[in-house]
Amino acid sequence: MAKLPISSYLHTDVVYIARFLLGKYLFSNIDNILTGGIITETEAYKGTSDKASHAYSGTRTNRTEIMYGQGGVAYVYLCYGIHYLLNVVTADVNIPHAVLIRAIYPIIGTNEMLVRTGKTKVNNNLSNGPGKLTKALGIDLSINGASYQGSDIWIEDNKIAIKKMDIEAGPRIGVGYAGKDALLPYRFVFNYGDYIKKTH
DNA sequence: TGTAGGATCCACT
DNA sequence: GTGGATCCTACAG
Repeated sequence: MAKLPISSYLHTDVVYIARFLLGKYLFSNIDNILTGGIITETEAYKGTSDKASHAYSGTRTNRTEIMYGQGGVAYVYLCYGIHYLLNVVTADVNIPHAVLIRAIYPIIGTNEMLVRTGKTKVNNNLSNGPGKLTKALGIDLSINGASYQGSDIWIEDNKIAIKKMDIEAGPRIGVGYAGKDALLPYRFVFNYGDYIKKTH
């Protein structure tokens, strides 16, 4: 496998990238420990025009500044004062689109993931939420701004050929405050369990 | 400087 | 299925 090239992140259609990232391998190498898994859930946040986005209406703050840079870097922020959430910044400079990685299926370094999360079993429950997956992968604010071409965090391509029918689209989670934008079908789920059943 | 509210998770019923 | 934990961020004054 090979790291996704920077060009993969510069597409201007953030919804396209959100679907594209499903089934790819997300890796982190934190404290010299390799952990990773298959991306199974993403959400698209469409820059300045999307009420659910932190960059809605072009607001620039210290927190969101990274979203306005070039795509291919990580945007990590603290939610509810408790959970770190991991995003992929996409598109070119001044277009603050981002994809929230909501879930992965754990594959590599699962023992370390159990230690980090305090869980005892490796299953889909280990990293099936945006706060849980950052904890399992050891991601915190020190990763904010890191390049996906670097050695801390990256995404690799693979041989998984996902068909349209393997992807479920629906409204995003926890964005009820966003008015009609809360209804946009910008959440994408790749049902990895069903995929395995069908191909084996 | 104060305060309202949030891109969540877990324990408990 | 429901509610509390918990604290940072953004914005108003």
